[in-house]
Amino acid sequence: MKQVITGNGARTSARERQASIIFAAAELFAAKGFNGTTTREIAKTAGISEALVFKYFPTKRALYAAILAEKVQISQLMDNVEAAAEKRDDARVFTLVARFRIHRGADPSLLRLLLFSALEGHELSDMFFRKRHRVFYEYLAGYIRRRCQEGAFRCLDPLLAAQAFVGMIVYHRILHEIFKVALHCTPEEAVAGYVELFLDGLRAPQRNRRPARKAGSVS
Amino acid sequence: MKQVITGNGARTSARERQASIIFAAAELFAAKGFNGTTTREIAKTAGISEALVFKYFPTKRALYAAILAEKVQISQLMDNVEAAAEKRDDARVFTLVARFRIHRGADPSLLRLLLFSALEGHELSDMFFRKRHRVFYEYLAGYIRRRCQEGAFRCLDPLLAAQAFVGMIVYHRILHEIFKVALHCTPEEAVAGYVELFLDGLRAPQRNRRPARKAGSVS
DNA sequence: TGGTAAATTGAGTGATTACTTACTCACCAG
DNA sequence: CTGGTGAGTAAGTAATCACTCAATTTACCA
Repeated sequence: MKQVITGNGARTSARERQASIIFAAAELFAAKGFNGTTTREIAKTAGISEALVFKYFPTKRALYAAILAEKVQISQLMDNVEAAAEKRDDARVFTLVARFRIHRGADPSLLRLLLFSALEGHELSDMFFRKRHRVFYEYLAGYIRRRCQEGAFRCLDPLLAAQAFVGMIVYHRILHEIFKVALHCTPEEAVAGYVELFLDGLRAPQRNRRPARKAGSVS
Repeated sequence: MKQVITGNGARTSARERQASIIFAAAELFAAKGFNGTTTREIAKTAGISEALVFKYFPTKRALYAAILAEKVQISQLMDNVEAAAEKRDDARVFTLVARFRIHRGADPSLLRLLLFSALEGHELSDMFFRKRHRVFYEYLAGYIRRRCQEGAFRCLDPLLAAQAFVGMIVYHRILHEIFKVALHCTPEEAVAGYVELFLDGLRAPQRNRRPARKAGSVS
């Protein structure tokens, strides 16, 4: 006989309790790091006793590992990107990727958790990074390589180019979320600016060629 | 009570000892963060007793602050950049900046220290970041703005563009130094690739450029 | 040679850490 | 009612933390 999830508020099922501990701990670890967070705080935030934390997770480190493992889940936005990639709509591909990383990957604690775990040298950090992040620029590198072969893109190292694009976007988030730098434009403007810069470069078109576009002509 | 500047140290002069403590502590703080480093470790690394650490620095936090304050010193490479900027040698300006941030700013502990202090929310983190880092892209933004007014650069938000360039470079270092991603090309190649990408963009130059590119609205 | 001041330390301090033990209580089948 | 089970906790544990202090060593000078 399986245990049914309790509807009444009398007591909490093991699964729910585990989830509430993970939720509370993730918030604290993201804010203050592994070493900066105490198990007492976690218990207090989750509204339970410290001993109960250790009932569900044998060590503090195991709890940390459980959080990282849970956060690894990769999203499904790739479908949209796929469609744009099929149509060779370069601007749309990069806009989607950038926009996702700037707002949609909106969980602000995720970036902090990722950086903390990498800095603190947690053994799950590698896996966390590989699944959650590397996917983006390896996919991008594949797309760029294809477009290079089609002659649409300049012959540049595709991995380097992908890294550069993701770098612009991630650094934007780091400035904002870690270093608390005030944004001087909306996220949409930022994304548009990065994509334009990445595709067309900073240098103005040659003088003997008539200027093709002017800023602000978007309806 | 009165502290006189000592010219005659008994064993090791106060100044030297202070410096050696800072050196040892900086290494440890960069490796494991503020909360992850114990004062006993610091003393052991510096080859002295723990009590002596507290003779020179009233608290562990004060020691940390002293390290950050010391690392703020900005370098002098700006002269080279100035010269290139005078000649409007765009490629050289960005190459110098990038190259500096990739090899020359070679102190690997600096990036870790900066990230740790920002994540852990140390009060000196802001100053540390502003003096040591922001300088670069604010200077770059000024250069880009000038070149925009001269018609050499496309009309893009200069601060955004500078941020994008520094982002590519810094992200490169973060990948390498924090996430331990293996480099697949030499630093020189990386710098050259980034600069080319930044100035000319990814899209291949077209025979007869069509002005039809207009990013469709993305949901 | 002995006085002095600074450098240096062994041996602590109370507080806090991650983690454990022994226990209570709610619930349910028989 | 009774006894088993699992949720939950108060009150610990030993270890470690940042930090202190009385005492000792050393360099220098009168």
